[in-house]
Amino acid sequence: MLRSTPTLYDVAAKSGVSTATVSRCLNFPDQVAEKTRKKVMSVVADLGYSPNFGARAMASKRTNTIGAIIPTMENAIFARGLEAFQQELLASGFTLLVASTGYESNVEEEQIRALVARGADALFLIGHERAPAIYKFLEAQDIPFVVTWAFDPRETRPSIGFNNRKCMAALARRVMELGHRRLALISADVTMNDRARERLHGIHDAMADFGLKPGDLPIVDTSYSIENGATAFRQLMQRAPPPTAVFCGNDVLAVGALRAAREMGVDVPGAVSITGFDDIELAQVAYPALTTVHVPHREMGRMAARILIRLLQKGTFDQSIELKADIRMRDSLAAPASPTS
Amino acid sequence: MLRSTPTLYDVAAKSGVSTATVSRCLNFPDQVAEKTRKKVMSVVADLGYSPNFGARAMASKRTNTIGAIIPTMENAIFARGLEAFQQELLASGFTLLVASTGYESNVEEEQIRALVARGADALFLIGHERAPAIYKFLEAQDIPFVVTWAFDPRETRPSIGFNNRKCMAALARRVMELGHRRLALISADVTMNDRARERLHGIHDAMADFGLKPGDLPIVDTSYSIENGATAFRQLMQRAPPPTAVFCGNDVLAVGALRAAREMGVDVPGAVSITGFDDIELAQVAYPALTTVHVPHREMGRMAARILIRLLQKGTFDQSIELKADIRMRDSLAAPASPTS
DNA sequence: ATTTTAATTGCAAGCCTTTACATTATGTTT
DNA sequence: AAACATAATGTAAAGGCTTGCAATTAAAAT
Repeated sequence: MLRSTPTLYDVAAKSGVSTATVSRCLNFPDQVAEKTRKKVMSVVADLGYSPNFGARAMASKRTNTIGAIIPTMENAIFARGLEAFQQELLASGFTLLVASTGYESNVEEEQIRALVARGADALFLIGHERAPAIYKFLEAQDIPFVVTWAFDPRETRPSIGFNNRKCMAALARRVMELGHRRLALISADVTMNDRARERLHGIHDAMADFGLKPGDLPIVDTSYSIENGATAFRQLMQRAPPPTAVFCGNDVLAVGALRAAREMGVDVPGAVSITGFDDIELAQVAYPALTTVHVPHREMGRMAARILIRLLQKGTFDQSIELKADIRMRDSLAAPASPTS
Repeated sequence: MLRSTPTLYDVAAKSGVSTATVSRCLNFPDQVAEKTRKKVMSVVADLGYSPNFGARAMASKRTNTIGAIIPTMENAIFARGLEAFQQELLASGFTLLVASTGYESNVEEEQIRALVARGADALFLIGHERAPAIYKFLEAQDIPFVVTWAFDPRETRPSIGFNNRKCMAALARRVMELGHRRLALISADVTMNDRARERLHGIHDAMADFGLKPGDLPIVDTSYSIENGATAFRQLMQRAPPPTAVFCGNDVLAVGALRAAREMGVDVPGAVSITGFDDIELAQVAYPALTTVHVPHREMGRMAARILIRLLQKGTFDQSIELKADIRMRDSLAAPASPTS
């Protein structure tokens, strides 16, 4: 015979105080005399009381829940960023709601609405680019958010991230300084993906410095997976002449490219150099170890949490923060066998 | 001048119907005449209305939110299981709350209580072992849950997973069939971690078949990280004589062991074989590719979602489900150079 | 001992939806 | 055209907690 779950009234009755006092014991323990508090808390434990979330949310107008919408947890870079984010939230008493989009912008829109409807007090988003209607919706609902994974000086909304364009440009310059001129890129579709697009622009920027034109960069568009990275690499290597350096939009693609190279008997970095982006564990463990751009996922997650908490508590944020994402030189990048132009 | 976010009353007033009708438009559209529905929906869009979650939760007594408590998202195996879980939830209109524990059982307890307090209708848990008080709490709160990552015929609670003991025993038998007798294990602390403990028991089971005693298996306890795997491996290889096969509690440790072996100039699998558990991407990408046990994370996540949804909707579950976790033979395991006893 | 100040506690309104039940409109059958 | 069945809509209560304000009690000051 299961009697219904205990309420604040049950606790109040059993401990001989008012519901207000019980509520304060739970939310502002130092406003209650120690003796009272102890009594109440023991009753709470005794009854196995847990506050009713709906009632609490309704009365206090917040849920202490923050939503994160990411492309996928299958890519460790997001999973790890999220882990850091949630740990920081935990420390401040917030809980994390998670949704993933599979890199689909319409799914992202659904998920944003879903998390808001689910009571998210604030939102963690990845990248700036999304339909204006979504930003309007967030404003109408008065939901603070922070954009991560991208720092773009042209954007004004609260964000924390690194400059995708600048970082990729820096990497591309290193590649060209080593003598590479026949370049290629394996990238995700850049439509509705500002990170991928900025990375592409970064390569173009660097190419311009070396007298190359955007058209000199063959590109294979594909979605992020090891398998697709391998396929795309094979495709690129069939060109005549083949590229001497292949940029990859992220480490997952790059690891696929590495695998394909091994399978094809193409020496890396002897015959072709390969670079990634993210610096997940895969990059260090891959053979040869992958030259890539290290994304400061942990700090990004942590600071994103702080920004949101501040936004919720004070209603202000100082300014968008740019983090450094530095290049990790490893074994998959070296000078081409015989410099070509 | 920000007027407060619109409520059901605003929508009702503006569309000239009662709140009940608006509510039905949102929740049971086919109970409302098409004309009315269209009118109401346009007002909803117009006002940017989104139902207040707390009020909804309170009135309907559910949140359509399911909580998952995992050790860490930094290990891809959990992140991926979670991704599958959340996708399945999404398809049924549920949202995912996530908390991680860092493998700390007291943190896990906190997180379980926190997610329940945050309105989780049901819970996704990993492993059976936790303080009895927690199970009592869940019962008192009438929160259904499913235990994943472990199938143990002795346990009666709803669960979906694989038999950690049996799987590890199978792997250990393969290792011994190849001739290995000097074994060692790098494992997480088995206290409050039934998966790790069962895996250890599995090795013991297999050893018994080959006339070895538990004492014949040196163990290094360490927490899961590549770095720790490397350190533990170095420690084990200092024994005289060194082991010819090193089991690792998961792939992350195993990859660390592989790295240490390479750094020490120890040939794998020539001088020593190394095995993992989980079969995350790391295992395939590592060099040499890692022999490991493939954990059916995707199916586990998906089915866990189905079990919970059914538990919520019908209040019943058929029976715990055992999934297969098969061995993936790759390059890090081979017969020892000269069979030893 | 009396007054003043501060710390505790209690009262009760209000938060916004859902939903059982009642009512009205619409359609069908005879 | 009346009687009945069904669909659509409205009414209003309930749900459990927080919090501004008021009342009470304890501590400090005189």
